[in-house]
Amino acid sequence: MFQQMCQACVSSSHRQPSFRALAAEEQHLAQQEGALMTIAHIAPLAPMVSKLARRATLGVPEMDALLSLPIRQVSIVAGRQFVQEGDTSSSCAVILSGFAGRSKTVRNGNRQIMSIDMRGDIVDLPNSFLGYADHSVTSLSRLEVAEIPRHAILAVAEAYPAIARAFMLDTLINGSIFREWILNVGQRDARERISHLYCEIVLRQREAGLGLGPTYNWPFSQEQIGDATGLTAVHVNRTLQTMRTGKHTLTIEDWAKLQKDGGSEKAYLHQDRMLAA
Amino acid sequence: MFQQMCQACVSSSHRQPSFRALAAEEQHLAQQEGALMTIAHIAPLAPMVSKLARRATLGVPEMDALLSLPIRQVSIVAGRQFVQEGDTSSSCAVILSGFAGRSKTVRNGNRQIMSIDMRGDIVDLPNSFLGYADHSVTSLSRLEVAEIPRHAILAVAEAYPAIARAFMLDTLINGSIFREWILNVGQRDARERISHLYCEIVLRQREAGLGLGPTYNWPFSQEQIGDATGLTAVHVNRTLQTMRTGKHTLTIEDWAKLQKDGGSEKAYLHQDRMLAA
DNA sequence: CGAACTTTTGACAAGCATCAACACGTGTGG
DNA sequence: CCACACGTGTTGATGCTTGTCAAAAGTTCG
Repeated sequence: MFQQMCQACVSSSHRQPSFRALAAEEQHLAQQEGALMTIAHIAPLAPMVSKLARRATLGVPEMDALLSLPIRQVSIVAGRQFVQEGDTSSSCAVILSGFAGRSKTVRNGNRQIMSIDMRGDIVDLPNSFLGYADHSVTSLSRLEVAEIPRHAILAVAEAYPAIARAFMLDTLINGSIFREWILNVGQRDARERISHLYCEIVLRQREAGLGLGPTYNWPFSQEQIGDATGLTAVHVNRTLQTMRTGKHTLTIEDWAKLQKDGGSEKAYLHQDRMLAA
Repeated sequence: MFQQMCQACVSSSHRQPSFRALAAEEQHLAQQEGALMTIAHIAPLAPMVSKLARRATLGVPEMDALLSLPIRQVSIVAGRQFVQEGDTSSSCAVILSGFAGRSKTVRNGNRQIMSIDMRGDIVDLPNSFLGYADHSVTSLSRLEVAEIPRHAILAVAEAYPAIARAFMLDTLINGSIFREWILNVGQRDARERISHLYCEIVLRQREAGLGLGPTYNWPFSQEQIGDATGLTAVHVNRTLQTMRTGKHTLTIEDWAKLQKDGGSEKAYLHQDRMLAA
């Protein structure tokens, strides 16, 4: 199974699922998974709520408050920068489907992607609380988001301490992921960086209930992978080729190694943790 | 003044203030600054409180609750890893003086420093809330910390919503700094990385009330700078030399550039922001 | 069918790592 | 008090990893 996944990661673009295929797959998934997914079609924020409920214990009133937040649902084409660095944001985007990335740009025009967010992720939580966007947000694929007015997010956190705690833990876990990315671009070579990125995206999709068995979405271009790993698209291409030929099978070793990193599988994702108060 | 600071940054080790000199300087500072610093000698947590009060509005009861947290004051020699990746921490360290760094180690033994903390910083807030240390913490210089029992930190956050909000904002701002570090190691060259690190440390010392006019502490070895910037100590050395000779005066340009980054000076540090609720 | 994007390939240059050695200052124990 | 180990900064030689520039081939979609 690991082999399969790594295969998928490094396979040539020709075998990548197109966006259309992905949409069909999600449809299929929705029919299979039952309850939660069915609710998701009625209550778009259900994936966000279930994610927050994994962070801290939420009662029925808290879940109701979150599910009944006012939203405006919007579609965004791939490659659109829909939050600009420097904005004083008045709304907070929650991802319903697709992938978004936080990014910053340096003098010479180079871009660094600092995180990748997917279904259920609250992409603008920092911006909403700090009142100032210190980074941009870009759609990495076709994207469906629910926009929540900033004041409503702040109000629900103020009214329900349990929700505030869930936000806090979510923010802390995001911080942990950022630290891991610093390690990734700071100390690992190209092959390791790409493998690591791939493992993270797979594990987080699994946590979010995305993907179908050993099949996961991987709609990222080599340029996007480069932006996320601090490499050029050309070098990503060449690295993926050596990974495909199997000359260096480090990917799979990496996976096993990363699984037991810190005694638990990918401890930095904190997927198995709740507030042990 | 900028020139002076950059001078200090790149100056050879022989002209660096020794730890003893630093201690004397801090003493001197304490005598000059009056009120807050005087309190700090009685109430060790005062710098932490004043930092949190810059994040969110705290009333007198909140400040009292924070100042009367139970602490155990300990000294740590430089280079000691006093929190281990994987620990289930039972206490939370607050820095009273000196510098600490969060770090992780990769397979080949290389280390990445992911943040540098100084007086007033709550270095174990993530560990305390998540109950699991996803990273190690190392003393980068001689260090004085106040250890607070984990349950006490959690209790005070639970009892006072304003304190919880201050913790939340502090965590969000730390997240912003992590993102900037991803950009730093991912997209900038050696000279820019070091300059950026230097500017950040100076600005944060200024915010923390450390440093004396245009003079700031810089007790970091070239190896530590390398660990924080994703470079080797040898390359840091060579880069500092070219900066010293003035062949490339990019440092000062950087400073000016970074000052107006995002319309405000070093926006990612969020030094001028409070919860605009 | 053509425009725009993505992947692929090649030649070449540059930045940075590696390894090894030496200089210098500091602290420490015999 | 000196000898010595140790940490830190410095220098040199060398090579690999990655970036840059340019162009061609394949893919998607209007």
